[in-house]
Amino acid sequence: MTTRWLDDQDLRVWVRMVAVLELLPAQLDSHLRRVADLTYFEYYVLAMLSEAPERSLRMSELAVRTNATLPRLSHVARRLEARGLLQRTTAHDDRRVTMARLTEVGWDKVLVTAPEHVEQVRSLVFDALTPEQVTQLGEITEALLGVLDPEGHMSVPYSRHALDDL
Amino acid sequence: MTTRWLDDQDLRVWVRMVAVLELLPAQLDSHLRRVADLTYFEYYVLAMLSEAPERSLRMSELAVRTNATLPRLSHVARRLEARGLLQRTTAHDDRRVTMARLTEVGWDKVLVTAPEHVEQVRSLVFDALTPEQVTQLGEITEALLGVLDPEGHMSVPYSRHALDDL
DNA sequence: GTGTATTAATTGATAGAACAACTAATACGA
DNA sequence: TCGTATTAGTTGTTCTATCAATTAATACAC
Repeated sequence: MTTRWLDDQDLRVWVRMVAVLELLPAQLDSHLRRVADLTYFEYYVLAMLSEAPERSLRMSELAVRTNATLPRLSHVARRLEARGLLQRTTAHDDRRVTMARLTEVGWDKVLVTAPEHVEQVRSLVFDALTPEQVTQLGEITEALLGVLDPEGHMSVPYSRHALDDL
Repeated sequence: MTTRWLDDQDLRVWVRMVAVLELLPAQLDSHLRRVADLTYFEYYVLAMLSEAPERSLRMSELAVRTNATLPRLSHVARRLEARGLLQRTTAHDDRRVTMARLTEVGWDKVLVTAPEHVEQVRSLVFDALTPEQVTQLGEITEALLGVLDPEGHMSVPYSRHALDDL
């Protein structure tokens, strides 16, 4: 098997990309833990619900949109429910289905947390880039998602409201 | 506190960026687990050592380069040592210091795994981008690291050898 | 209709990550 | 040179993630 190595330029780009993949989520996660006592994933779950009609989604759909397995989501939902941030109810028409709905407390949590999170995103990402670079980043991420997520599962709530976009 | 929201374009870019941050590491991790029985982080540790002089680094330096805390690295090093992939020895001049060194088996592991990993990186990332986009991605990641890692800790082995670049 | 297959979600067990507490060795100040 | 502070790592505990097994409800074939 002959290996196609990365050429020198690709290599330098990749080293930096790896660093970004490591550092950016870590810093967002750490910020959310500090200001909201939420993991990045927990915040993401709440944010997805907050964008959905009735602030409610069935577990399996929520799992798809957060790229989580159902077991993982189920555990997280149990903890969030214990904290009063969301509520689970069985669907009437199909009693296998569980609907997860944001409570008022959960909604307030998103309302308070989202601005701080957005500010963090802005200062870590958008403030560091020129408008051209933002455009380029949009095209690059689009191209990458063509490979990583051809079905587009993670881009469903594409930009409904401006509130809790991540 | 007045919130500066993201405008519509930034928002769409960010949604996709979030998806990439979630999916790309997950797919690289899952690939490495399958082909090498290594987590992404474990592979990264071995790769960093493989680039270092004597294939050896002190634990604290290795921690900086992998963006890990010392406790985390210590646990991982214990497991890798148990698998015979690296060896830890106390330094003579300062006996507080532990040197982690890649064993022959560990080196072979990197030699076998790196090409498969690089192929995965190529197919998930570089094959999806035009040469211009790769250049742009290089500039963008550089700008981001100016904020995320101003000290440049994670870019130390900048492109010494072409082997085990990630 | 009854039995089987499929779907939706939860539960339980094991492995990994994060944080705090601890140990051991060196540096340093009076 | 004695005591304290600092540095380098490890260990232990708790929380989260992952995978397998299980439960429960619906769909479907005969």
